Amino acid sequence: MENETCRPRIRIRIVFGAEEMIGPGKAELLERIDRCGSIAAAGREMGMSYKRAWQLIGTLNAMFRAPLVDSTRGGPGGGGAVLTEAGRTVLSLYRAFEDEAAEAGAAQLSELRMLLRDIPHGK
Amino acid sequence: MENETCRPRIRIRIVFGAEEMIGPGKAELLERIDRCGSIAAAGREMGMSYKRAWQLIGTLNAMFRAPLVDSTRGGPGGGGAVLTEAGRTVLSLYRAFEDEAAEAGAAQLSELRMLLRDIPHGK
DNA sequence: TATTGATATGTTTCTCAAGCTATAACGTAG
DNA sequence: CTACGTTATAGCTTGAGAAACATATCAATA
Repeated sequence: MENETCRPRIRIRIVFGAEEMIGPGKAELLERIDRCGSIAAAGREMGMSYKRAWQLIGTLNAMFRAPLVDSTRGGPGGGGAVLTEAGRTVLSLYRAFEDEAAEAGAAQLSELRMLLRDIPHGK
Repeated sequence: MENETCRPRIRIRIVFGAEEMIGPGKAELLERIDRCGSIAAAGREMGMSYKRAWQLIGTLNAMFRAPLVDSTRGGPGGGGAVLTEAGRTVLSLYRAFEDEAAEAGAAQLSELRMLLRDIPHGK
């Protein structure tokens, strides 16, 4: 029930247009779909309603030239969803962006932490 | 009435704790308070209710060791608010973080834009 | 080929929190 | 001492998201 937002973390959202954007939520969802093989299971893991997960994937698939998630109904196990190559590429690019940004701004982040009233415990 | 979220923009939110965070909204608010000399006027400029602006400033003042905004009521003009030195420092650090991050991730951002269905017009 | 089992897709309803509007308190100037 | 523009607070409303439910889909398999 608790989010793991304890240590200072950077949340980056890339906004392309009015509706087109990608942020931490969609990235994590893609990651979990890749691991679970199912939109429903990935959403459950994140404490997210299935509808919401499904909608997020819908917008992602609509905003990129090629869909990021390929879902199949029926079949062995009743159905499932997998990350396409485009999906893997987008996720990897987003994670790379996050890492580069965090590294580039480490100095400022450190200075900001100094100014906090209660310095986050640990690291 | 329209947001200027047309060209691909990066929105960075730095999360320190459960409630402690700073992002584009609070940064812009601080900036405008510095220019306007009033929480109310700054909020109006952003199309934000006074209560919301006041709450945001309240959380900011509470999360840092020293308040970022100093407000007085009554007085000439009815009152006002100014940015403290700490406020100016925090704002500057946040902006610097933004710039560093955007520069560091320019390559990934460019690749992501290529994959979009309808490439954002301009630039 | 009819059944089954697991999921995807879509709809409706409800709740709760974010945000807006309205009100009080304040203090200087005229 | 009244008026004004602001800070500070209280009450209320709207809307986004969750929960629940209903239906569609399709491979295996018996």
